[in-house]
Amino acid sequence: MDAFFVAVELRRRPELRGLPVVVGGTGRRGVVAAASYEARRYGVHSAMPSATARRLCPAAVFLPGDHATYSAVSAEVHAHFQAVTPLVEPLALDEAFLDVTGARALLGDGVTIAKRLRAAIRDDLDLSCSVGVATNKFIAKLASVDAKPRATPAGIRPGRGVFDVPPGGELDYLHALTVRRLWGVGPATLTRLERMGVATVGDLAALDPQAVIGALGRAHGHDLVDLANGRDDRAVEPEREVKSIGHEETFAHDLHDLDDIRREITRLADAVASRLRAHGIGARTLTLKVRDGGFVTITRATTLAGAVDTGEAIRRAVEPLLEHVDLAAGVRLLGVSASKFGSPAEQLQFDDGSSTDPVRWHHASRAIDRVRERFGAAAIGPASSVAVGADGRRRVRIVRSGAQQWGPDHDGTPTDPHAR
DNA sequence: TCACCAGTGGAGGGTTCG
DNA sequence: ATCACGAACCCTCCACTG
Repeated sequence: MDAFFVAVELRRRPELRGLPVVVGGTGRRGVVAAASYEARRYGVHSAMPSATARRLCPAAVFLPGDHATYSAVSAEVHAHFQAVTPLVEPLALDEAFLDVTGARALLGDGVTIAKRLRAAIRDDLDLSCSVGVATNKFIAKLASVDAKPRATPAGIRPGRGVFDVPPGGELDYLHALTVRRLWGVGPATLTRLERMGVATVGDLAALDPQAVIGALGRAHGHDLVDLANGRDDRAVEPEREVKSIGHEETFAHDLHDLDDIRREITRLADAVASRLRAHGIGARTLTLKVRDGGFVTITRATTLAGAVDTGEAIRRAVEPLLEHVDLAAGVRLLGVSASKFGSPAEQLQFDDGSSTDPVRWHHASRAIDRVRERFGAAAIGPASSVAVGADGRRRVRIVRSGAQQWGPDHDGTPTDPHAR
């Protein structure tokens, strides 16, 4: 999709069409999630700090972002994909790979399918998308970028909509591209490749594979050499299993008080546990992530004998890890994530002898899930996550998936305040 | 008893992507 | 001057095992 989040906003705010519009975090510590092409003319792009975007384009309209709506629209977009083929691999809310190998007999060649899909999404959803057509996933992805509109200070050039790399034309297309465009070449890898005299994909393809592997490591080096030569035999995988589930949050102001830090960990653990239960799984490995006031990030992990799926069990596993962390510089960000999944039932067989009974927590968690199902995520939360507000009233903050996606609010007001 | 080796899994950091 | 969030994957180091 082209500038997906912005495009969704423009459907309900048509008066903003043609203006520079930025969707993302609006606070001091926020980042840009999407920018309209008008805003991109000023150099604004996604992942850029919102403060920088404001400086580059003061006239831009900044919108906070609405993950729930984007999800809903994304489902409508994906329904159009499904109408073409069941072989759809979602890559993001607004992106997917479609394997149309089998669909071509019925619907026409790749380019024909692409044009029809674009027209259907435009007519039905009032959204614009770009399609890359190629013989493998990686080249199709590159081509889809080249199909998009492009914004320069001089103006906005419309995209081609569909960019086709025909069979046999892969290397002609690839080798002329900057190496930075390869899947897996970020800032760090680019620096290393530049030191080897590599500027284009063609330069990389001409190198001795062993030299690349020596410089970048076995797996990464091998992958890049393959890509540079147009080789990519990865299948389109409609169902990919989740390997980790986590939540992290940057605070509007750094935390210094240990009670505050513990309270936030409790909230995050509760949110992670909720999602584990929704998946019907438990996790053995729990990881605590801390970014301090100096932007230094560390992780500390622990692996349990059995898989757990309650907020209390996760909190108990993660909180002691804090002792290995120097909190003197203040805490800018906290994260809790779960991995090494297994059946959560195992935890019922273990009682560590402490006063908190795992069986009871299990039942309590089920009850929490049911309450949230009926009354929403904010309806219930751990008492230990209750903070007393400046007005003396107690406030419960619940972490909702996507609620804080692009940074804290400007004044640090809870995203989902729930005063009682 | 020691040195060495190979395999495994955990921990922690780093990189990349959207 | 400022840098989110969620996830995947890789590398290296290390402890343990035999």
